[in-house]
Amino acid sequence: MKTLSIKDIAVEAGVSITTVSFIINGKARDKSISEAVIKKVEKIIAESGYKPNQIARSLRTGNSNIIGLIIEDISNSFFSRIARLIEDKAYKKGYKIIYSSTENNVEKAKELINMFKSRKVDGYIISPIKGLEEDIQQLLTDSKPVILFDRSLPGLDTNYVGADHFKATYESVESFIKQGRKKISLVTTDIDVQQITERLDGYKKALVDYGITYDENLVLKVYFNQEESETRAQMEKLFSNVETDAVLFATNYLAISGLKVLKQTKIKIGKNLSVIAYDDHEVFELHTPGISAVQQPLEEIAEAIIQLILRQLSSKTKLDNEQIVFSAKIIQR
Amino acid sequence: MKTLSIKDIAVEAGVSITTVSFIINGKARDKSISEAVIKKVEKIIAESGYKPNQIARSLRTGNSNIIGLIIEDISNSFFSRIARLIEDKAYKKGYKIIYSSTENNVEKAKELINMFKSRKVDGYIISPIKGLEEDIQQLLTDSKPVILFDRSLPGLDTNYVGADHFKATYESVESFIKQGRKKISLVTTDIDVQQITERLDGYKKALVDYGITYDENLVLKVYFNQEESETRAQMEKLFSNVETDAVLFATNYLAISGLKVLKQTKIKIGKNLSVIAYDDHEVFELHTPGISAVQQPLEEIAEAIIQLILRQLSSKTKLDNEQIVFSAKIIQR
DNA sequence: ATAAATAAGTAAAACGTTTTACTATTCAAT
DNA sequence: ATTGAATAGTAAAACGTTTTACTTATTTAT
Repeated sequence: MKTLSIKDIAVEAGVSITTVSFIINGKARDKSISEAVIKKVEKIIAESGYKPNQIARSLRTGNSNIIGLIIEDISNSFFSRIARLIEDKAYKKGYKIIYSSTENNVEKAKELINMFKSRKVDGYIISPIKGLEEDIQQLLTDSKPVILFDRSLPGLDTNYVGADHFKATYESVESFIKQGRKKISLVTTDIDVQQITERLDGYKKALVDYGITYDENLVLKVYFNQEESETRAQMEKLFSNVETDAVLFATNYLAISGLKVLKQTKIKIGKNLSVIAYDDHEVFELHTPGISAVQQPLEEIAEAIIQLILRQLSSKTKLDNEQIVFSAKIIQR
Repeated sequence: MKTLSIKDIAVEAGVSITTVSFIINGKARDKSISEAVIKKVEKIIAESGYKPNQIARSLRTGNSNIIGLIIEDISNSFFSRIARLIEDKAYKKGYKIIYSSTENNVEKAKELINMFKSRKVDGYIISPIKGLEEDIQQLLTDSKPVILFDRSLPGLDTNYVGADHFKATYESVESFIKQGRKKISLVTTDIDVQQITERLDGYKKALVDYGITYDENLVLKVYFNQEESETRAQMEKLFSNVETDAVLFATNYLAISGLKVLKQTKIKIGKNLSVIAYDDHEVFELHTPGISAVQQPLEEIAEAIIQLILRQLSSKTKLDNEQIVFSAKIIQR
């Protein structure tokens, strides 16, 4: 069965293609098409199950009703939850999402942007990585709506939605100190994005403010692409060698690895070692003992992203960029 | 800056559009274009950064190099992991994925299929729900490649990749019985797909085979869209009222809710109550005590899906449908 | 009775490709 | 010298829409 085209409908109704198009797009009344014709054509469309070819539509109009979502890794629950929320909200406005994971690989990310470009997506929601500055700038120059989230890139004037990571780690360290902890460790990644450096800065600043000297040996920077076994080995060393009495994990997957390591040792979380994880996860809630975590307001972040992008999509003029930063909350467990 | 078209390249190179198109598509040698022209054009393309408009390409060729992935919920870790694996493998073959979540809503799922159709995706990977039979049949009639996974729909002759759920629940119950458990409960959902009914059947059959009478009161069917608080209340009742001594959860999100409930009670997992969850999750590994789980071979499932769909995509003739069923493994913890 | 305005609708160009069928030139073989 | 094939390339149609500029018939205002 050949799929129907607008022409088939036009022939069937005995009117021109133009007329059918006007009707489909709700411009019939504007263009003074009679009620009788409108009814007739609508009936034929409904009965035939005709659906406009979006590809042809895109080619002609230059837009696609698709938003491209570029994230680090869809299998990370932080991203998959955000993705779900964004998808949901976008869907209600008639937009679809195409997503892809960068795996923190600059080349892959660039390809993704290109591929989204050549598919004429209407807007971009990106959790960026270093090295993408030029490509993103190009999108901006072409005046495509772009929203960065979770991370921003210095030197790029864009819309941004994220959380106050500096404050979150600062307060985490503060809470350790108030519990009497002295040897506070940070497990973070080497990826070079503002969000991650902010976390380190907050950590350092809190130490300094409370008169504890920063000790490099207490900071573990894990490479993003390294094997989990190696990560675990490094953590094991950190937890045992030094008499660390608190550890702050800068991402949830690091915290999960860390908890696996700790499970093998005799170290008692809460007693010998206080732990705070970043980005809440069911694991932390169900763990015995419960693991405190920095919780970003996912729902609000997703809402802000979608608001911003929809606003841009529907405005003909270039709007001012906005930076929206939410406070994260420490869930004490 | 207007985006470049093939015409711009043609003009710049002083050749026809046709020639440029042949070169882009690697048909130049076939079509006897001289090396000199090929080199020249390729150079111009590289320098200008021209990228073909995929929309126009799709319109002309009728395919998109996009595979549509329809799942229940991207924020469920089972699906997000599968999605990630599929995305990865598809990407390597030059295919992109568009995904969307159905939330087990038939209407939404139908709309998604339509939207994928009108975007001319080349193939469909679907974790289906009851009520989609006709729409999927239509895709098959239009001879589009379709792979169902995780669940199949009775009466539909398609490719399918999944796990042997009957066996998995059978063995789970068996393992409970061998531990001396008698009052074995099943917490499952009401969604009416084969994969879920199979799980129930395996549970029943094992009971019967071991001479335990099936007791309806021990089976809790949770509605997919109900509030988590209600689910928890129902579970609480189940765990306390009856002297249940084992519980098998038919999905990971149900198990997670269940563990949250159990955490509030004095019931000791492993002592008063044996637990097995379905679809492994970090929570189960890290839980104290560890929670046994039925683990589907995600990597193999994803690989099989992608193999099947790529094979269909590259074959001109209609291939025989295949049903690939993997054994799931019970991870004892 | 006529000009102007409105109603009802359409023809055709355009979006950016791919592909078919064609032309023109050169070369090799008889 | 002529034919047939190979070489090198191109013109134009087609994919399915949207949209601009137009036509024709009817109504309204004078």
